[in-house]
Amino acid sequence: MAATQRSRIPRKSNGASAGGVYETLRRQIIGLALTPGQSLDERTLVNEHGVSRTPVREALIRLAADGLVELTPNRGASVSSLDLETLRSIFEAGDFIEKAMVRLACLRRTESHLEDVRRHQDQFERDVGAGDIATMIESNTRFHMSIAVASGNRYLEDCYRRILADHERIGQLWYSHNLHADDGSINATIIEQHQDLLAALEARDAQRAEAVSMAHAALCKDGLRQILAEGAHLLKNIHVEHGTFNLESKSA
Amino acid sequence: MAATQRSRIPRKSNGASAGGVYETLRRQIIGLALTPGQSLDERTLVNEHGVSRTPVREALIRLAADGLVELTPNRGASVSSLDLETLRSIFEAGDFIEKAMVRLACLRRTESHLEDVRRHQDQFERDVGAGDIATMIESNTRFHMSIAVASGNRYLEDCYRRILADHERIGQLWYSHNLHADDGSINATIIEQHQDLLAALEARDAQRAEAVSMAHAALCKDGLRQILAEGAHLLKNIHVEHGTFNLESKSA
DNA sequence: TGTATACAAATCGTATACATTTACGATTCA
DNA sequence: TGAATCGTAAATGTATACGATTTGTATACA
Repeated sequence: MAATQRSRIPRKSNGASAGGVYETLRRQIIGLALTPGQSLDERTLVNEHGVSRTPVREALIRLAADGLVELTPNRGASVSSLDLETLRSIFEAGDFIEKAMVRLACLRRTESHLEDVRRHQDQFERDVGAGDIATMIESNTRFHMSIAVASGNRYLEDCYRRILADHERIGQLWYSHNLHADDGSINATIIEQHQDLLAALEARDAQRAEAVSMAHAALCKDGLRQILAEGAHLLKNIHVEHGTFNLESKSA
Repeated sequence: MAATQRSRIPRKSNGASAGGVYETLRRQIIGLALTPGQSLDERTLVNEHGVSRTPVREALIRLAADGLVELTPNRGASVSSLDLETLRSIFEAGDFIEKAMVRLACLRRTESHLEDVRRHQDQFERDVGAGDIATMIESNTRFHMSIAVASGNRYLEDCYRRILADHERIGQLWYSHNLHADDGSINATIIEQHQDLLAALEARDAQRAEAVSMAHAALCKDGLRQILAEGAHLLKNIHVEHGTFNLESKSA
């Protein structure tokens, strides 16, 4: 039924189509519902989202700018692959940018900023308690973004947003495998580190904030290293040439 | 003549329209041919570039992602304004990213990278000799981008590209005013700093590379401060609320 | 005379039709 | 039988038509 409604035009409010497709695709890519490397042809997306090609193309262009999609001229789009080179770049750049960011946040944070950070941390702790992975990852991102905002540098904020997008993909991957195996101590550590970071921000202690951030990043790197050590069976959606993956880390 | 060729369809090779509009607009924005804040309505762009709205919109979306254009829903596009907040953010973030970049470049640069950097430096010196401002600024950007490539981190490379875009706008502004007043000593200093940076890369001396980069950035900040001190008569295309513009700098 | 409302023009967002390029398979010739 | 070439189909890039939103102006009313 409802097979050939070709003539019917489903009117939607202006701007909802493009934004909707963008948000949906972004969430699917970040949540690994769309696997890295997977091709995204416009025809399929048009059918799935029930909109025309124009907003689909707009969404793809924006996602390409975010680094989440790769566009090849005359040959369509595909979800950007998480190759080792990219992972190394992301973690490496992330370290530098995060250090800069928390230092600035210590200098510039207002009480209002701190309230936001606290609120997001509370939400994160609740979501960890609830146990839904996707929600946890989202609220973790929001916590870190609230610190980025406190840094008072829109440019670093944009850079960091992109880093977090890839961190979400990695986190999703890690949790989806280790949920059963882990006793929750990792989550406890993460919450503790977040609290430390918040305390450093409150005290305007830049040095401590940096140190906590780097420990936090190290934990994330360890998670990734663990995934890589497990081998290919859960990396089917990440293109890895096993070999030289060298993430320096301060923990473990 | 050739006034009403409405029926003629000027076939262009695929993908040339969108890319062409993007490149042209990008160059015009960076070169300050389009002044910050200026509105960009699609109708005008369509007429000027002789293409349809689709590639124009695509170009605008990409430029918005680059931070060169601001899109307001249902209210069109405009060249992003160079307000003080943005300038501060750019210089601040630029310092952090440039430090990270040159340090990595010292670690990873190959002979091939060094050749590229040398070649761009030679070109830059020739262009300074020739005296065409737009060309000078372009080759200066290429010099710095070749170092970004040598850092071996595509992510930092992307961040840095965006910073350089705004540096080009500032440089354009500075040169267009100070060409007559300056005796060329600034250019000599810039060339010298470039050579120092290259030498540091060759020696893999990260500390020195960092120091030179910061001196280089300080020079740029001084240039901007000089513009700001001059007052509004040459800042007609930059939206500045005179007041708190605090760029810390090591030189001068 | 000032303000509010309604209408009109302009502009943006979306859908669709057309042009061009690429990919794949069938046919042909060696 | 294999390889090369051409034709057809599918997918991308571009142009245009249509619908929705915003803005400016004119008019009515207090």
